[in-house]
Amino acid sequence: MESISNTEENYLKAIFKICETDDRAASTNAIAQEMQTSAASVSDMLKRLAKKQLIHYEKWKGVTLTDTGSQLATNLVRKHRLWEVFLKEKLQFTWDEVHEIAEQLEHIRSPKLIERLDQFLGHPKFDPHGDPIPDADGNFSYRKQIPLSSLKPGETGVIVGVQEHSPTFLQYLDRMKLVLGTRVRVMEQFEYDESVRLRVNDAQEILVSNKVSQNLFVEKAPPSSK
Amino acid sequence: MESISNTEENYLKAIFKICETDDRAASTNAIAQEMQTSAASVSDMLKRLAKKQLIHYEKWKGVTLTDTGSQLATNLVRKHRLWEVFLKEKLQFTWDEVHEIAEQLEHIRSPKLIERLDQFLGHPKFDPHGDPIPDADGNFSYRKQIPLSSLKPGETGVIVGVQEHSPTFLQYLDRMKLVLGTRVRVMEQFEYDESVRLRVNDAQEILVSNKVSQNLFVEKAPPSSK
DNA sequence: ATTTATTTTTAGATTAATCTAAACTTTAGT
DNA sequence: ACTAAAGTTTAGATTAATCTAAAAATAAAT
Ligand SMILES: [Mn+2]
Ligand SMILES: [Mn+2]
Ligand SMILES: [Mn+2]
Ligand SMILES: [Mn+2]
Repeated sequence: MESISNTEENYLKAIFKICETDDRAASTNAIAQEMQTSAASVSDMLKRLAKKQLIHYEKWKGVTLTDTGSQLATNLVRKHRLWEVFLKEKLQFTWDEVHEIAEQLEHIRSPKLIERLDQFLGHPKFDPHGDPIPDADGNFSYRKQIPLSSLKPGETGVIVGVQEHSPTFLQYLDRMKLVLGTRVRVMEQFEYDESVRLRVNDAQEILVSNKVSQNLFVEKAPPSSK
Repeated sequence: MESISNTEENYLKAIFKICETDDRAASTNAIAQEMQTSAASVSDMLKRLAKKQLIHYEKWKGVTLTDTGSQLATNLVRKHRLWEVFLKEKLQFTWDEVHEIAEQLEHIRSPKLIERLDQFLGHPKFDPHGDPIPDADGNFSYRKQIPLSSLKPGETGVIVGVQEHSPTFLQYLDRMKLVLGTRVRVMEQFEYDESVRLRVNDAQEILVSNKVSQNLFVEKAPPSSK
């Protein structure tokens, strides 16, 4: 049983992410972009991952994860997101700070540690960005979330996640008080630039751009009683 | 400003440990043994550490840490021991389990993380093995500890640390209820094999070998009032 | 159907970290 | 003082991971 390096783990995670969002084989270029490296380096690594039976790889065809590869990637996602919860809930980090540190913590190898951490955190189902945390068997919780941009005027939703994870976006959301759990009602939609006027938590109103409303996920809610 | 690899960090820690206990330049062989590697590998690495100005190195002479090297090593010790406290106090790991995981966690790079962790743990001064945790400035708490084997019959001490850190020794101590904070009075000392009979917490009596009493540190206590 | 552009792979080099075997220096024993 | 032993360094190879430049395959455009 060969052991797997941090770098290999990062490649698996990248492939997992690409296949998950686009739902097809990951191309060399896509992986190179995700990993911030050259296509040549990716080609090299793909050979190694294929030899270890972690990916299905045929030259010129792109790659998908094998079952073992997929399990490893899912476990990495689990670790990453649990650490993010830890950093936010126990160490008072903000949601724009946690990702970078979790990128390191996710590589700590100790199954017992991660199960204890999960228990310590109360078996959270979602991370600070609203992303689902797979359980020990690799099962994700699903949720019927839609982009805020798809709500029609008069409709209400609760913010449950973000599409984009950049610190600048998350900091913007903090400033606007558009955090997870916030209730937003679409008051008006401007055709011109597709910006929307929102009522936040049945209180103040703000205007957000289309870019913002496309990157926020909400769970549709029945109209507020008031 | 060159960055430092995990491997380099481990070498610094090894050198720190050797210089600390023996209080003289660390020899290539000593480092090789501590790092579980060959003397040749150590020689290679010493050149690199010297080039980075982390050690004072002259061929055939052995090495000592420079100020920056020493600072880095101390910070590693700080991180290692804080993580050990976390694992024991928050995640209910036993003191024989924490070291191995802390060996990984100590390499996480985030000054903010470690300060938050320190705060979360209530600024502990000692780790689960009774070893002092340096503060953010690198200052250690000292304590007048002596080996249990140096107590004379009739004298009493409180267990505050261990000399040896092997899981088997720590598990033995758990079994014997000789954990940190335990009060032990030397009842009788056998000249033949230098084993001692102890009264534990003013209650039951047990016999421990010389090897055990040499590897346990106690703080001398005034005789119990009873 | 050719040509052009894009994508992917190979070739050849580089760096960190390691190894074994051989050479060299220092220390210890007679 | 000389020789043997122990300790340390160099020489030469290897492996993971990366890079740039060049070649090859695929896709797109005329
Ligand atoms: Mn993240
Ligand atoms: Mn996240
Ligand atoms: Mn330890
Ligand atoms: Mn310790």
